Amino acid sequence: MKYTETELINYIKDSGLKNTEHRLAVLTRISKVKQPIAVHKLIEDLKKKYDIDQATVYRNLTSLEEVGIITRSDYNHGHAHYEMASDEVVHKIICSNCETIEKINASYFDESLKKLVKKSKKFFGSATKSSVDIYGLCKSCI
Amino acid sequence: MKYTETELINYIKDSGLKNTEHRLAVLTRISKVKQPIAVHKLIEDLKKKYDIDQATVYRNLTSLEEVGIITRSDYNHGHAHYEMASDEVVHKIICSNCETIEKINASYFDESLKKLVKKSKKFFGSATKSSVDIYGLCKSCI
DNA sequence: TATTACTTGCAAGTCTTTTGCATTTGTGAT
DNA sequence: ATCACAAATGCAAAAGACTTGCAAGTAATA
Repeated sequence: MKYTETELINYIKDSGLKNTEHRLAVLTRISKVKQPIAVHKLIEDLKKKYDIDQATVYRNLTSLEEVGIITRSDYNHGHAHYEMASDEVVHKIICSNCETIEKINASYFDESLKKLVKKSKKFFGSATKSSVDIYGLCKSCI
Repeated sequence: MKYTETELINYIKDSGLKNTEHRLAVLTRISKVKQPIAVHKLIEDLKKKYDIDQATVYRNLTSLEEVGIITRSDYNHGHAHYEMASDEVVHKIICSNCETIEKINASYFDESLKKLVKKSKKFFGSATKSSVDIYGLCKSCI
């Protein structure tokens, strides 16, 4: 998935948030990585290019998540990761050691997951995010 | 699932770890809750009954997880939860706000998930943990 | 261009988890 | 039983992740 700058700006504006340089920078960075990016990496990257404070990054992550543009995930590593939000169910395999995260193709999986999401909506008013995560040690970390 | 004290002690001894009062206390507490317990809650509970340091709790959580007796999960709340390890795939619905975690019955789901786990073993030497998590706002938090 | 609410930087603070070191305690061998 | 040694613990300090208060700056709308 590729996003144009205009698209990203529209996401921000349509959400009711203000389109600031830093907010756009945060979103742009997230939109460019294929896998969820760790917050410390995001801050590190952004600081190379912008004079941006970590508090600003955190506040923007929170606001962008609140309006549903990005999604937060934890992978049992003690810090958050972010990626562009998506309606699709996300299937991932995660190395418990080096934190490599791979999205995998498992479309045959979707039907039963849809049932599960449907079922869960009885508990919730709505389900906002569904994930299927499989943890292990990748070949380099064995 | 209920565990006898002897069972828990054997889990510890068979793993090669020493069976200490505090280690057993940590494991016992975890074995008694149906849902994953947050670390801060665990520490709070244990301190009521034992003269135990938080460092000891954290170290025991790490060692018990390393040998595969318990499992850690993060639920995007900034702190870890632990539960007894299990070979079964765990299906959970999690309230993004109040952190209520419910395990749900979704046995019809297992076949396709088994395929997915199998598939993921091509990436890993082995898959250690599989989870299906659905996030939303529970009725009390809407 | 003026207003107003939203954003930001800075510095300090909070919360979660880890670590170094001296002491204590299980466990297997004597 | 007791000895010896590695493993476990308490304590205090530190590291890492994230949040907050406040004063100053800036985007959006009229």
